[in-house]
Amino acid sequence: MPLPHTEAPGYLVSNLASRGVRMTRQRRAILGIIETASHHLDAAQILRKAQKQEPEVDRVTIYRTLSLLKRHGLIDELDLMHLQGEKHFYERKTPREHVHMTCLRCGRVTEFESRLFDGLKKQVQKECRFQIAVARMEIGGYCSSCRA
Amino acid sequence: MPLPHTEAPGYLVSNLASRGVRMTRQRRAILGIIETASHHLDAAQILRKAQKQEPEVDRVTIYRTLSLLKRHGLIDELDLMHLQGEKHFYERKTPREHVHMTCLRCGRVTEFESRLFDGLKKQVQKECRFQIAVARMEIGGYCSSCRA
DNA sequence: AGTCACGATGCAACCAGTTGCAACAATGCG
DNA sequence: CGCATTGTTGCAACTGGTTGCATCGTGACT
Repeated sequence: MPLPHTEAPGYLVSNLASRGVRMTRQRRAILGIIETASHHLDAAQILRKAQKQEPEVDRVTIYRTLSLLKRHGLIDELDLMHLQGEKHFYERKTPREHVHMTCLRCGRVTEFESRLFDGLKKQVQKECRFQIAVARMEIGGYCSSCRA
Repeated sequence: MPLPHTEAPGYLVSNLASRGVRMTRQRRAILGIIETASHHLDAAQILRKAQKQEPEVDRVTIYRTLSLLKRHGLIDELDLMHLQGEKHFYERKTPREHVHMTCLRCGRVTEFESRLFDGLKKQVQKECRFQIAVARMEIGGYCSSCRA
């Protein structure tokens, strides 16, 4: 499922720069890759792509950059129900958070926006007096084409 | 937050045995620990407790038993927003699934049941024609005592 | 009780992600 | 423009979790 290209190219770079974050060759490469990604990427894929531009990049730098983006709320980290080992997937934060459904048979990932999801978050904020920073809802099961 | 002791002792053992799963010394020890746990445990804690009963148990056996329980839908695996590294926590499956909120400051974990959560799952099943096996909603943020 | 098939175990080696630390380089200032 | 500050990088070593494989032991059948 391709992600929509809602932001101008360079958005992550300029957003971070405007917050006083230093721009290095490595970061520029990594941010560009995440920005122009057409689907969910894992850390190893980002590393491989980044090394095509900057062969010296270390995987540690990938993880540190991803963690920087998480801290600034610019990407979301997904487990996708640990379908493939323990690795994580990353996507640019979209204006509306959505549910991720992973098919346990074919591995396809579907996204779903719902007013109930938004409502549930509001309810937690209000009834539990809990200030939400990140909310993640992930579902594992069987998609319509894989059901018996 | 203590978990309620809703099931008779030996429930996991007899449940699995009735499905034709072999019972070994190691499994009996691990299942007993999970059953009588008064809070969310991680794999390392389960290993340490199990080795008090059966000193020869290997961590691999812990992970394989946890994965067995997941496959049979008898426990839920939680990330708790990766608050502490990459480790996971485990809890017996309760009749009603609930949301887990983790405070990013004090680390406290709160559980919350909501009709909106149940409704959201129903909506996914119906509108996305997606048959749910596991649903996990985790929230990271700041609890009422930790908010500015 | 004795035998046997096959599932479960432990070990070693591996994958994903994190941390401590010394060397390095992006920015701000003169 | 050159320099100092301080954040960033790469390396090595580590933690948490998984996999392949030879050995072991459960539970079924006699």
